[in-house]
Amino acid sequence: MTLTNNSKRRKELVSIAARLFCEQGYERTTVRMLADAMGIKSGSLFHHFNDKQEILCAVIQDGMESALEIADQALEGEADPKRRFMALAKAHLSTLLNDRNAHVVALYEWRSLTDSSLGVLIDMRDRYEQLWQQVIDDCAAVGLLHGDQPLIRRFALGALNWTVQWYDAGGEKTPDDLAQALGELIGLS
Amino acid sequence: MTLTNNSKRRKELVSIAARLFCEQGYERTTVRMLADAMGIKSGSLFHHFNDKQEILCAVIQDGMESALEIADQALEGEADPKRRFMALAKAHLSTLLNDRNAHVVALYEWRSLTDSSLGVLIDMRDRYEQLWQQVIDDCAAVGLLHGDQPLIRRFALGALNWTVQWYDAGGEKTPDDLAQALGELIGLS
DNA sequence: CCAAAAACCAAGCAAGCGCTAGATTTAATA
DNA sequence: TATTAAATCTAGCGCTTGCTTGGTTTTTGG
Repeated sequence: MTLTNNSKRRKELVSIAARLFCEQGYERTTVRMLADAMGIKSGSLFHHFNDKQEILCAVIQDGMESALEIADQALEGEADPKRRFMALAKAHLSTLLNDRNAHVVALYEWRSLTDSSLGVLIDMRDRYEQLWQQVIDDCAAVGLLHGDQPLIRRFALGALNWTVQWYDAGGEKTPDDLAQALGELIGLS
Repeated sequence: MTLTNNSKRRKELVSIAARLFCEQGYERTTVRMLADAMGIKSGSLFHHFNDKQEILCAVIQDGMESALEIADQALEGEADPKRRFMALAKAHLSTLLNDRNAHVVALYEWRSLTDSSLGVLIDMRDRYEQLWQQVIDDCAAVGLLHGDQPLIRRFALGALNWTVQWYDAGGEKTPDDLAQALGELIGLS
């Protein structure tokens, strides 16, 4: 048993756990359900993770890492404030809806984390929000947005995160369409 | 033991349950914790409710009922589309943040409901969303809002519901301030 | 003031929970 | 092929869970 193992097998297991946690919630998902879905016995799970809560932490961490990566990537080489906002919004919806399981878990199950796990994740969340804040501040600086800027960030992220509640991946709208619509709604089209 | 009892005592118990469910989540809250907080023994709980899940259902139902009441009340006698939108937004934030426990539970714990409980609650949610849709459609009809109208409803409700994640009741901003800010953000100030 | 109903308690059951320990199999390395 | 390490299984422990049962206290209404 190793600590914070990053093997490929572990990544697979985390992805399966994300699906179950997303579908039924962390607390309702038992280690036996997880093990079944992974094709192993429940005891074997604890070779890869020290305890159940560490699986939850891994799910959320994986989701946040990819969100940060994609956001950084989207902003790279983009200078115009309006285009930066749209790029960030598109990136956000893209991860949120493609890597949906992990993000639903991150949004809904963080209360089940212990304080020690929370520390790392809060840092990542803060970095991510700061990315957004910077982009919104830049828009405000050139007169594209008006009003309390942290509040705008919260409204925007709220609107975007809520999409996991209703978005139908089989529908006609793409994540980019949604980002476009949000831009238009707040006068940034 | 009665079915769907509506006694005053039951209302108290539901309100206490709302607090615990909000603080720690439904699944992590045991019937013993509930009973302790209510000042009774765990067995006595099942005199008022048939099972634990019925408590959750009651919490959410109470929250939705008061939300619907307050929304109806806010729209009464208001004709101007823009003013109707603002009234609805203010009403929404007012219930959401005053009756916070129940609404956090409604937003975060509905997955723990059984199908039979879900039916009633989904009806109420649909009625509530239709209220919003009508107001937004009216705004669009007079040219105050542009774009996909159901999408606007979802963005708006997402932004508003997300406030439970960060709003500080002891802060300087009132729910009405927030509604005002949202109105300005989408060009409805 | 007394009977009926409502609210509650004491005790505990059966099932399921997270997790552990030790043995065994599979895979990697030299 | 021999040695080691990683991954899995078997079996189950100790505890908590939601809930039940049968009896007691409290409240209510005529």
